[in-house]
Amino acid sequence: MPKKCSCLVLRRLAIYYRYLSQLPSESSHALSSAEISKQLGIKASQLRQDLHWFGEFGHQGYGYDIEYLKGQLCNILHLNMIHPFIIIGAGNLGQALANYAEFERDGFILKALFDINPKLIGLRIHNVEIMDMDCLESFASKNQISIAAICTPSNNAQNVITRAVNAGIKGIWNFASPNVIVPDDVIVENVYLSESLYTLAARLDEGNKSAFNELNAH
Amino acid sequence: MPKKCSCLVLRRLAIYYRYLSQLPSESSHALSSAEISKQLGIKASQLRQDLHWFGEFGHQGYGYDIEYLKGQLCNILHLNMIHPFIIIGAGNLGQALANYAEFERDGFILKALFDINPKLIGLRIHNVEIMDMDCLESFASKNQISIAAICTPSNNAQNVITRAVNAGIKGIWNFASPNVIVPDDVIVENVYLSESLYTLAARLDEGNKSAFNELNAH
DNA sequence: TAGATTGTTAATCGATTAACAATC
DNA sequence: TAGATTGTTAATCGATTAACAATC
Repeated sequence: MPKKCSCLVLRRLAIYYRYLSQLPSESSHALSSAEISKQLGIKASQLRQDLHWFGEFGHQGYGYDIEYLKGQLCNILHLNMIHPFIIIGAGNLGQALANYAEFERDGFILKALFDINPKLIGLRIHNVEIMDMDCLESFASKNQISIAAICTPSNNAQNVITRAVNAGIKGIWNFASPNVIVPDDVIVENVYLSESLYTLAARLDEGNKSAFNELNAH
Repeated sequence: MPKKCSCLVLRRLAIYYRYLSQLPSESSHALSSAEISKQLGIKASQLRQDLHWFGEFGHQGYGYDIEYLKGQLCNILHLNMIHPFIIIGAGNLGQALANYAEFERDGFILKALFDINPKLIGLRIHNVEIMDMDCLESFASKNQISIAAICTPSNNAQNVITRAVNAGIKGIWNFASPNVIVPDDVIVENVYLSESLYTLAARLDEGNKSAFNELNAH
């Protein structure tokens, strides 16, 4: 067994956390691994194995106290603190992400967007300013930014990521391009948005009548 | 070896496809598995193994013809056809997705958004109309919609997905909630957007000075 | 031909699942 | 106590990597 758990485990812990957070408050105080895992479509032993990486959070014969487990997962996922973040690239995707306010609830506070396009600089999205890329380094270090979401075209990604890292950013939420190069102490989390949609299309039944039009006919 | 390749393989095929699509046209005609995989940060044997699920696309001693491989991946991923799709739930996330025009290039054409909020119905996002949820079934079957992106609150997800499936939709791009129940011939592709961000935060170094503020202090 | 690189099998590695003793 | 359910080990399963014969 390696020292560090895999990203797969962390992602499931995040799924457990979200599930527990969304339970109606009038529900019971405790749940068994069998009950939780059934709701999430996984195996109970996997849930217990995942938690086992970080300690013991349940009681034999009883299950898991919901509030306690939620608090522990919150700690494990570092959601008990503010994460100021910025978005680099204020095109469609960057603006879309800025408008998706959901993250604020969990302490991810958007401080600024950055772009090189003079037509965008100065505009406000979701009440956050789009700033000139030239200001990236000074802004990031002054405001102790920990995370940058990368929403530039893929051929710019490595360049802006290097700049962000030099300005002290330790977490890259990367929507732009796979396989960027960063120092060992910087974490890159890739989001494969179009690839996810491609995968869905690929898995659709070939006989599916709704997708028979040739692209050329468009 | 199972009959069907895993979703992990399909996702990597999508990554290869995007990589090849983005190559400048003045680059060479052929690439070896070693060259491609180095750019993408994977092992060459994995690239060859992934392709091996679907056939033989290279030539010994020569490598892969870029245009040919791109075309074959396009077929495998079903990107050689139009996929009309809708977005269910026109809140922040649904609107954000509608504004993210990138998919159109690959044949994913947004035909409508749906919501129950009377204030949203009739508005146009990215020049596509937000329609009343009551029209979902008739619109979806009349327009041969194959894919629905689910952007409702998670407690509505199962309900709208059941309705979408009854209207003939075969692919669910699910941003709302894990573990929804669908018939065997319907494909669900989950996108874990907040979970991805949680995972990034969890992996950030504990000593990271940029994230030391208590959430309570906010 | 000699060098390069594939297709493909076999070996390794890691993740998931099953099982059950411990114990509430 | 008896029943329930955890924590944890061991077994299984699947995915990744290495190796190399085939061959361009």
